[in-house]
Amino acid sequence: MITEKTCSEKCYNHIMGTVFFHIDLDAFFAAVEILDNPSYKDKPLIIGTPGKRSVASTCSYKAREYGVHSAMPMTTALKLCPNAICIPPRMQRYSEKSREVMNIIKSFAPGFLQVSIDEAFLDLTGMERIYPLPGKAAGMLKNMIFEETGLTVSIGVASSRFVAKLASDFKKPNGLTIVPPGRETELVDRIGLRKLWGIGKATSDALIKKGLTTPEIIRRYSERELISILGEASGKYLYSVTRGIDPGIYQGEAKSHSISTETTFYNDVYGYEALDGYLLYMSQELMFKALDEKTVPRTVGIKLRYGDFTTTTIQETPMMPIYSSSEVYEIAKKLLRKRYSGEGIRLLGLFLSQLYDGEEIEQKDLFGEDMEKRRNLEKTILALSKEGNIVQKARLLRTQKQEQEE
DNA sequence: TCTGGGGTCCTAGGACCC
DNA sequence: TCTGGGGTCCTAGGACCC
Repeated sequence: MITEKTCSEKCYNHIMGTVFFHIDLDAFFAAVEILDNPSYKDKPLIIGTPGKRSVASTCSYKAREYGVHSAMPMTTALKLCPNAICIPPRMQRYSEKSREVMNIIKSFAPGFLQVSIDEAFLDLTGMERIYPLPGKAAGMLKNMIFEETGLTVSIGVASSRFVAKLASDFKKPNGLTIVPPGRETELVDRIGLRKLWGIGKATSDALIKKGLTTPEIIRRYSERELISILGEASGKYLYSVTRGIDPGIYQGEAKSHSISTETTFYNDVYGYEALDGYLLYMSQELMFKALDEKTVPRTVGIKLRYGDFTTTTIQETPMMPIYSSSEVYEIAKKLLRKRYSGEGIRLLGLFLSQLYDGEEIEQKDLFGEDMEKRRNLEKTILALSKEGNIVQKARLLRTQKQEQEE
């Protein structure tokens, strides 16, 4: 067994190798809601906007007893658990609380890497002087977080980030799982193929069809054989992962390659005019974000999802980088005309990709004063809107009003 | 059960260049 | 013009994760 109780901390006592923690907040959004409203304690909570096309983003452990889980359609969730309390997400509050927790984790050891709003890694390699027993250190960290924020976390301790992440999920909530070096495959085998990070339903189904049903079976194949069956990337990935070898997915620094926004409409939307209105709004929203991140996009794309859920995307990369929301809007409109079939649209999305560092691209490219001026204007609009001034085009206001009236 | 929103990475084909 | 091989960029779709 791999948990704290059966595997004594002695296992990890005289370790010379690497030591990683993965810290995962338990049912984070729901936990924050319970913290802010103690009467929710032990009640089934679903975090998500109620609506016929919406989906649960998290739920409390009580709700999970009814079979509710994240990404479940709200209508299904409420059928399973009719007396659940639905709470629209309050992302600002969650970010606030997340920051508190992350600061505690950060102060615990230097090798800190946040991977999402509710997860982080800590590298404790070479810290045996300060934390001679990794398991005990993890326990201390759990207590600190609970005492200072009222939130519980589950922690996985292992010799690699990947295995630490698997371990933190092994026992939840409020769990602590230690994987001594050399016993990684034990954990992998207990978790099973489907629940390994990176193996979703499609991959799992495909593997099962080929008779590759368990990590143990996959381990019988050589890397070369797996590559010939599954392709370069998947083959290598599965070869490593089933042996408890970190495939190296958290190595690179998180750099933004794209930004996007999308909306699922309450009812399907028809026609260029209505869709253009949304594209205008989205163009501004995204370009503001890009400028805010001091980044310049080269590619603009749209995503259309029809009433029957068929989805298509179309994108364009002009010769020159894009400096204004009006350019984004013009391209988006053009793409819409190229692709839109005229059927009802369930979801409309806009994305910007090939995001370049603003200064970097300025040196590489010659562009007219015109561009420079427009970009500065956009920046000004962004600055003003941040101060709470509403500087928006008349068209946009009309679209928003229509949306409210729905 | 009728499927959110914001991201990442991979694949496969085509264009283009040397 | 009956045509090789490799590299890079772009596009569209799909899988996956939180």
